[in-house]
Amino acid sequence: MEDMEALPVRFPSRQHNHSSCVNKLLGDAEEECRRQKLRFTEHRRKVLEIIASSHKPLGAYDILEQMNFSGRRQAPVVAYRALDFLINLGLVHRLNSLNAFVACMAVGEDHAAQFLICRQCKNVGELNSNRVSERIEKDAVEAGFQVDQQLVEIIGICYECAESG
Amino acid sequence: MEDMEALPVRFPSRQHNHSSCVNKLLGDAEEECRRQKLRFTEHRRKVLEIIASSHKPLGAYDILEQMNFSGRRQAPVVAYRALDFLINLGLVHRLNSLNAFVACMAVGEDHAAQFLICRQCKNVGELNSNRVSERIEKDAVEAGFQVDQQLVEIIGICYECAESG
DNA sequence: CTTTTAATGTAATATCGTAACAGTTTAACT
DNA sequence: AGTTAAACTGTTACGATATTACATTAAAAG
Repeated sequence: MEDMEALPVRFPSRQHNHSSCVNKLLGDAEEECRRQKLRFTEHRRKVLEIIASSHKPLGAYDILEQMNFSGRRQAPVVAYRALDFLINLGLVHRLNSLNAFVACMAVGEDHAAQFLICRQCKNVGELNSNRVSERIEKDAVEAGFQVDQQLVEIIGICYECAESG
Repeated sequence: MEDMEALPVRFPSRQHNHSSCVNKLLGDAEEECRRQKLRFTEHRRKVLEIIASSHKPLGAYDILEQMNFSGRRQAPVVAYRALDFLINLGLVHRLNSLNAFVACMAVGEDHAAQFLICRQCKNVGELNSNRVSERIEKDAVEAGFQVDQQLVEIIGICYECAESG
C-alpha cells in the first residue's frame, strides 16, 4: 500500500522572490539560537544571509567574496567556521557532489532531505521524502549496516528547464 | 507488498582475500574494453589494480603515490585521467563525501549503487538496492524532476564493527 | 603509409579546506 | 562590579584536491 500524502518538495521557481524567505530563515535562525542558547554572531548571520539569498549552491569562496563588507578580505576559515555552525544547526546543507552549500528549506521539520540538483539552471531543490529515507534505512539494516547519516543527491533536470527545452 | 528477493550487498569481510577479486576485476575491465574498443592502457590498469587492492576508499593522491614504479613521480593529472576513464566505464566509483575512490563490486550488473561507509573501519560496501533507486526515481518524478544520476552515500557502522564493539 | 584520433608528459595553477595560536568578547558565577 | 571559563575572532601559513593548457607520442582507421 502506497503512502498517499503529498510529497514535501521545495524547488525554487524562477520568479520566486527571495527576500521573504531570507527573512524567514534569519528569523528561524535567531529563534533556534535563542532556544539552544547559541550565539548568532555577525559572521554567522552574514553567511546565512548570503546562502539564503541564492537558491543556487555557493562555494565557500563565493561566500567569502560576498563577506567583504568594510573592504576587509576575510580568511577562508571565517567562512568555514560559520558554515560548520550553520550546518550543525541544520540551517545549511552541504552538497558533496558540488563542494557547495545551500540554505535548508525545511528548517525545524526534522528533515530527511534529498537534494535535487538541476544541471541546467543549477538551482537546487530539497525533497523531503520519508519514503526514501525509510527505504534506505530498511535496506541498509537488512544488509547488516547501522545508519547514522544519509547523503542523497539527485542530478537531473528540473521541471522548469524541462518545459522550456 | 514487499519485494522478497535477497538484497544484493557487498561488504568486504575482514579476512577477505583481495587478490582473487582484483584479478576478476582486471579481467572484467579487459573484456569490457575489448567489447567497447577502448584502450586498457598501463596507467588505467595500474590505477584499477591499486583501487581494487583496497576496500578502503583511496584518495587520488594515495593512488598517485602507489604509481611510483620506476621511481618516477607522476603528475596528479595522470591519476585523474585514469580515474575518469574507469568511472565512465563503471569500474570505479567516486565517493563524494570522502573525495575518494573505490572499485565497483558489481561490474556489468547494470548497477544502481548505494554506498555503505563504515566510519569506524573505513571499509566501504556497495548496496545494490533497486528498491532504493526506484523509490528515489518515483519520488523525484512526482516532485517534477527528471533524474539522470543518483548519489547515495550512507554513513554508519558496519556489521563487523558493531559486533566487536 | 598518411591521416586522424586518442593518450601521454609536463608545468603551472586553480580550488577547496584546515591547523595552530594569540587575542578578544561574552556568559556565568561569585 | 570583578573574576574566571568558555566561546568566538584574527591572522598566518599550509595542506589537500583538482584542472588547464599545450607540446609530444602512440595507435587506429583509411
